[in-house]
Amino acid sequence: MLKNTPNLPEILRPSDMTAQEYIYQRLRNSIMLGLIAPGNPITIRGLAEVLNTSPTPVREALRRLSTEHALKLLPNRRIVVPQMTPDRFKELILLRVTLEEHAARAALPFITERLVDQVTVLDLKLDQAVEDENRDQLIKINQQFHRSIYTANPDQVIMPMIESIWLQLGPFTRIAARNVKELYVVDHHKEVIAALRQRDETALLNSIAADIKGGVGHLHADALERILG
Amino acid sequence: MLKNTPNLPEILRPSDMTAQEYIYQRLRNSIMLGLIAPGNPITIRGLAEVLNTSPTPVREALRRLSTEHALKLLPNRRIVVPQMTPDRFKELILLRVTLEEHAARAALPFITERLVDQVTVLDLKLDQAVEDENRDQLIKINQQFHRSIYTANPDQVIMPMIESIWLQLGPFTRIAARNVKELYVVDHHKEVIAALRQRDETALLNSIAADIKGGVGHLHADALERILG
DNA sequence: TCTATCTTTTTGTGATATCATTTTCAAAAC
DNA sequence: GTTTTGAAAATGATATCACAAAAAGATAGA
Repeated sequence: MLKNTPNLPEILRPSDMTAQEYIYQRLRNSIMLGLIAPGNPITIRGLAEVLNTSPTPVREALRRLSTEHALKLLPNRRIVVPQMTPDRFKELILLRVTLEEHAARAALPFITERLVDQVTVLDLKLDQAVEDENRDQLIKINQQFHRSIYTANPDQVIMPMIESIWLQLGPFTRIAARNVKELYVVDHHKEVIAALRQRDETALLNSIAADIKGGVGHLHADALERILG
Repeated sequence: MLKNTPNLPEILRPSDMTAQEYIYQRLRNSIMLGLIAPGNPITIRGLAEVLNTSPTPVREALRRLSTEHALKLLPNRRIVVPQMTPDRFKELILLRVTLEEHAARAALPFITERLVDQVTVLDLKLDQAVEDENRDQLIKINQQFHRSIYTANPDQVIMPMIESIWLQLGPFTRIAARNVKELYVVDHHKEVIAALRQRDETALLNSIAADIKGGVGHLHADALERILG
């Protein structure tokens, strides 16, 4: 029996997707949803066995995730999901605000009515996920909501960085929110949509910052110490 | 004879550095200095032969660089340094300003007199590099200058992202600046140092933004079209 | 001279083999 | 009962091998 077998939900695999890419996507998805516990080692051979492949593509996928700081290589060459600290958490949230404000500002000129409609539909799905207390779905839809706004800008260099922040926050999100409703005390998405409709930059940036800080971002030092310690 | 053999200056290799890591660092260095021409394909076997290793560690290094968007995997699986476009360039510069302003703001509380002294020394070295018209040295020292400021903040999540931007701008920097002095029309580093000494946040952010925009960042659409087209 | 088709070579991907290091775990020593 | 030690197993790193897809060249036809 394998020890520490991580929880790796299956995902869609297009026929032309390489093994390495598929493994990468699948691991990424698991980390983003906080399904891999920080600290306990991930082994190449263990994953290869679970995924029914050879170690080669697994190694490459792990390296990619390390480069994005979703995984960490310890000095003894062990691979783990990094542990969160209150200071690192604070840095991640502040950087997330900066990056997403920047992305929103750059995307605003490209926002169409059609896009706002799409975003509105996503917000409805999000409400449903909260209603259902479906945390995985909530995380996914919330990311889609943000992503679909920022990618309106066709010249993308920032989105991969935002995704990297999401990845780094992923493992913590699950730990922090004991229930879904705790994650979304206040929903700022309606304000975001309103700002988009009016092409109001200031309101857009404010509501996005509020959304980030109001989600997991609202956790303060004392709460963090409790959760992380 | 190998075609397209890239220019890969040797770098320091600690005895405990893995082959993969060494290859990664060496390629990274070359890309950062603009020594690998955008567009023409890099082959795994070709690099392995030049570096006297097997394809395995080369592949991993290339994957890491792709993840950082320093390299691009084309649909036909060819690997190249991505081509710059005027729009992408503009996005990269704007994002660089945002990220480095953020990093500088976060680092300011940790700035010590000792650090300012170190930065001052780097600035002198930088002047020397301009004097010598040593472009590679200039690029390296300039990065050290910025890096040493931002890493004063011990909780680092932003530095890797800034490095990724530098990497993406690297190939272009070389093409754009036909001579070193063109790269540094105005030197804003003295202003940065003064702002650091006075712990003046506003002045610090302004001088850093000016430094970025005054370097390669000053190139405007028409100049870019000329260079890139 | 140019284009189209077929063959050869090169290339990326993934599996397997090998080696050195690290971890594990049980027996021995305290 | 706790620590030390040492053999066995597991693991990461790299080299090599096998295969299919893509690129490059060569040949034939217009």
